[in-house]
Amino acid sequence: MSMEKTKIATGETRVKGTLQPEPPPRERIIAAARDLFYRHGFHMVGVDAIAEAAGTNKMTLYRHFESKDALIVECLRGLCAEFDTAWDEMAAAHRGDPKGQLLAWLRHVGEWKLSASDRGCALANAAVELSDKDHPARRFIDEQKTAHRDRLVRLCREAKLREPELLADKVFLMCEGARVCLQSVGAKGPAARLVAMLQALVAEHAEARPREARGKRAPRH
Amino acid sequence: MSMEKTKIATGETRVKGTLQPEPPPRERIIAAARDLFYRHGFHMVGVDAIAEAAGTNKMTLYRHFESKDALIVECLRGLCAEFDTAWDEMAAAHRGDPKGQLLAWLRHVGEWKLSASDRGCALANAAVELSDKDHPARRFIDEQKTAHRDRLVRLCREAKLREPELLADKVFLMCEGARVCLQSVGAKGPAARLVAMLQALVAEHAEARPREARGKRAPRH
DNA sequence: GACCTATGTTACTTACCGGTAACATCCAGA
DNA sequence: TCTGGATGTTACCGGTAAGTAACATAGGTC
Repeated sequence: MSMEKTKIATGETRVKGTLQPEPPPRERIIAAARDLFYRHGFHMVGVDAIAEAAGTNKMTLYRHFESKDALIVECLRGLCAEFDTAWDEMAAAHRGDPKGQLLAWLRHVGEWKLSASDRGCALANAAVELSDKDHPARRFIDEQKTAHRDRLVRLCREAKLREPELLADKVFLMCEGARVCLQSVGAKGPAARLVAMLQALVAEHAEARPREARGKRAPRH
Repeated sequence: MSMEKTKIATGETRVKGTLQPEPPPRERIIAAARDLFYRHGFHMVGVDAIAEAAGTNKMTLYRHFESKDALIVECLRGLCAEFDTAWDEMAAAHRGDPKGQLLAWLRHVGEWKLSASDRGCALANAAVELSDKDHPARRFIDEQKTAHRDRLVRLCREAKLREPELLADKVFLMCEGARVCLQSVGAKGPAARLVAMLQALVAEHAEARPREARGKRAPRH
């Protein structure tokens, strides 16, 4: 709308004077759908709106995707692919240093998509909005979230931290919670100090604390 | 459907032989709507379905509620009223013992609505599903969640715990996260040990730990 | 019995949306 | 230049859902 975009010929667009190749319709559709779905939810976005935002029409959309649901799944798939890529890059940057890798990751997820305009975790939102447990997207969401958690557990274990599963679960819960809070209590709420909380958690689980009664603990002073 | 319910006269229903007064249509509608909305989401439930589940029809529904959106708000309002009532009862049961009150509350929220069939926090879900920030329900949701958090902070402070705001935020995030996780990684996931985590959090903040560098901390042993 | 109010019943309007059909167009490659 | 595959255009179908109108019914009150 605001950015002036002149269609020159198929496959190219002139944006502010520079000539740049335009991705094929399929990719444009996914990009547009991801943006619209994330901002407004699946139910509020019609296929017509997606097609228009992608600079194409409903017919080509249906030539590339069997149905709206199939498009939804494809959007989530692309999202997770990017997420995994980011994780892999983080791992490559801290090869041989699992704890550094973990901290880098926490810093990443602790700051990612936490501004006021964001709408939280796209996957979690999708699970809420697609209430039917048999929806094709639900299986995918469950797999991804579980894989995410497993990866976190593995990392905590490699970092030789105490009670890796418990730590990973704490981290997981806080991250999920932070993204949910965004939409109800705002970005300045509990989510603001997320990174610090996560780092403190890791620090606590780095202490070599001998086995003790769980849940109730005598003050140590 | 399964329970045989015989309509006798207005205001009464015979259920398995016992005669019991029937609540007025308005309350029945709210009850039915709350159940259906929670299980399937706002978009998936039509007003006809609500009216039928309430044992009435669409017209009476619209005689009591201006619109579907108004009904949604009323449902959330009733929900929060019950929630506050539970909190007040908890406070009354532990009068003069803020820490006991806090622990009781944590035990309550840590076990409430966390079974596999549940769909998480109705308020948070509503915020996700009603993506329009101008929706009449959104203001209400934000108020309630903020009030909830404030009450938690106050309780932590009265319990004389260290860094009450930080503790309350941690608790808040974990509770929110647990309910969200339900829908993606299941009830046997990170949410399973929520109560223990919350209790451990309180125990940590009960330790009289002098001011120290935050985030990075030397092992203590 | 007359009356009033709350409720039930039916049918309807309006609108949106997912999905499809038929045809026009355009571009690449031979 | 011809041709074929991908894309654009238009119109349409069928279903669903929010909300309304008009009328029928029943119960309580005087």
